[in-house]
Amino acid sequence: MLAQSRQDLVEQFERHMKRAGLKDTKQRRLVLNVFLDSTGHVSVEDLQQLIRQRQTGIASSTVYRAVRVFIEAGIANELILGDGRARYEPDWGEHHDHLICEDCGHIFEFEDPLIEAQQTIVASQHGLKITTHRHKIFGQCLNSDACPNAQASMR
Amino acid sequence: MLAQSRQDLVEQFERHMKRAGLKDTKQRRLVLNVFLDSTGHVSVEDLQQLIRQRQTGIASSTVYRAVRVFIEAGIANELILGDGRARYEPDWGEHHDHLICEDCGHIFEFEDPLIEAQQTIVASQHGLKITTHRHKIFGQCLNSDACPNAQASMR
DNA sequence: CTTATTGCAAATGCTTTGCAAGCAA
DNA sequence: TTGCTTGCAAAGCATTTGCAATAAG
Repeated sequence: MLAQSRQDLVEQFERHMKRAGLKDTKQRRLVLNVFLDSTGHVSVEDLQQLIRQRQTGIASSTVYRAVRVFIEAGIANELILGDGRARYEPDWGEHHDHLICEDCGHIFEFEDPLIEAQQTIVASQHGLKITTHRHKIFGQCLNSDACPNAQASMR
Repeated sequence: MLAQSRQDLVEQFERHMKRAGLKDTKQRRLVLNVFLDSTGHVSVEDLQQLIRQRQTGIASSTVYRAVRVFIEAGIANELILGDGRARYEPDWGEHHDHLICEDCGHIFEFEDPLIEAQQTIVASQHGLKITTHRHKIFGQCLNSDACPNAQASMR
């Protein structure tokens, strides 16, 4: 899939809204904007925080519902990192997996063609056709300067 | 790490108990037995079910606590598959990742040396030293005979 | 006898849902 | 006007925790 521009994702969202008979509301647009402006890996709480910074407020149930719509529209991916809360990232089309420092919690993104290709082979050996995958590598930053080696470890 | 026998894991568990000053109770042993006899990928609810089949009952809080001890003892791994409940598998030493059919929920295990090696390379490119990883591939069984193509889809 | 453990119920924390009032089309 | 949305509070779920009774060492 080609890389998507912000414009593309907005249009994809609008198309989905029309197709599904959903309505274009102030709240959904606001959540969409802060989401697309975000760095990715945001939780619902993060989104609410970002919305508050814009001098407004939206009920968390509304944010949860908005995020579900984004996923159904195919413009967002849900990440289950194992710390009990889901994170979301805009789906820019380029696939990437995650490399997570257990000490500082920093999330690096990566995409490795060799791994991607090998996955397809492994799946076909088991008679499966891949729809998606989640690949998380946990480790520790070797450079302890950049990494405040003190924080609570994740999973 | 070498592959472990059941005996090895039991001994590792006993060593951990002694080291940590924990007590050897009927309940913990029972959970350990059904866990090691299981096929892996069991939830706490599954474990309780298996225990009920042996004409006994254990409070779920006890099962949760037992499983934590197994993890601390290094004889169990926790799997977060994204369906809202954690699964556990005995750590037999051989690492394996998971290939999940979204239609029937069947979990295949795999281990691919090429992928494993490549992960190490990717991590070092980002300045991380790997401690562990989780790799899940989602797809659909091509063989729809073996796969009751009707069940609720996971993530 | 001392300390960990169990079972139960209550508490958590994230996420979902029911519902009445409010808006988009 | 019609019916999707919102916000709030209540409900749901898996998991954790406080506590008194109990069992292991």
